[in-house]
Amino acid sequence: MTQQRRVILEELQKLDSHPTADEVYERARRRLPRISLGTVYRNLEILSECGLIQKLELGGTQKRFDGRVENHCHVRCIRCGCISDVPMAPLTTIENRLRGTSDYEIIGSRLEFIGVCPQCKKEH
Amino acid sequence: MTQQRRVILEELQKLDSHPTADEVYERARRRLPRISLGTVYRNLEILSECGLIQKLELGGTQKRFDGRVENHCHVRCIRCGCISDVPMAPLTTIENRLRGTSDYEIIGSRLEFIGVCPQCKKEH
DNA sequence: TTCTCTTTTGAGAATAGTTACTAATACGGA
DNA sequence: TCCGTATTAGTAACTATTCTCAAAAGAGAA
Repeated sequence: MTQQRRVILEELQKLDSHPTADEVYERARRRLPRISLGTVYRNLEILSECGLIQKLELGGTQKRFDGRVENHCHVRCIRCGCISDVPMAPLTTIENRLRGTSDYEIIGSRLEFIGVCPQCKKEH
Repeated sequence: MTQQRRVILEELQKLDSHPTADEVYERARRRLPRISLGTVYRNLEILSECGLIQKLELGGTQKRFDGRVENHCHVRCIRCGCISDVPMAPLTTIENRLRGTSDYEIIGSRLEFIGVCPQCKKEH
């Protein structure tokens, strides 16, 4: 656990905004001005493999990262692209239903809602 | 509706394999050897705006395209990356439940299952 | 058909996000 | 402390996609 890795983890856990890799990079740079973007990518990958953070491969062009690891869903704003958590029971019911009818071995699911966030609704 | 656009649409509707843009390009090239990759991307974009095809922005690095436009979900194989359809009622119930509790204006949802396809299971 | 205007094309350059490479540095255990 | 491994910063390379632009193809009017 290097200094860089610790800072990346801490900054991510501090936020609930599901930042992209370069947003994490900007924040980490305030504390470690010489950190490189490659280090941020590498450590985000390692931390998500260890299960300390979550890598979100949802719609949009960039990956996002989440300091919360419990199973939960997200809403993406179609206008500004921001992402929020949705407090909701996991989809185990649906997954189990699928297990009965599909030839696939079902491991999990990924559910994302699309909408307009309160801020963008206001500005309409 | 140019020759190129028609061929791209036909090839996509012929398949149920949710091809990536370069897979569509390969197929279109068999019928129009001089077609360019840019043309394929441009037309896939236009066709999905018209609602003639569906653009899938699911997990993974590449976008995929679907000749079926009805609302349905997908399973992605975690090993080989292939994608299949899941016959399943749309998530309107869940979406409506969320409409009551979220500040977002909910427009839709995107549900993807993760699993292992029959082929990969066999090869284990 | 022919003329004109708009759209689309092919080819290649440009871009964005991410990953890989490498020499130098930091870390951790004996 | 020394030594071997892991990690770093910096940069180059890569991949998927989008953009640019001159040339070609359509589409509609005469």
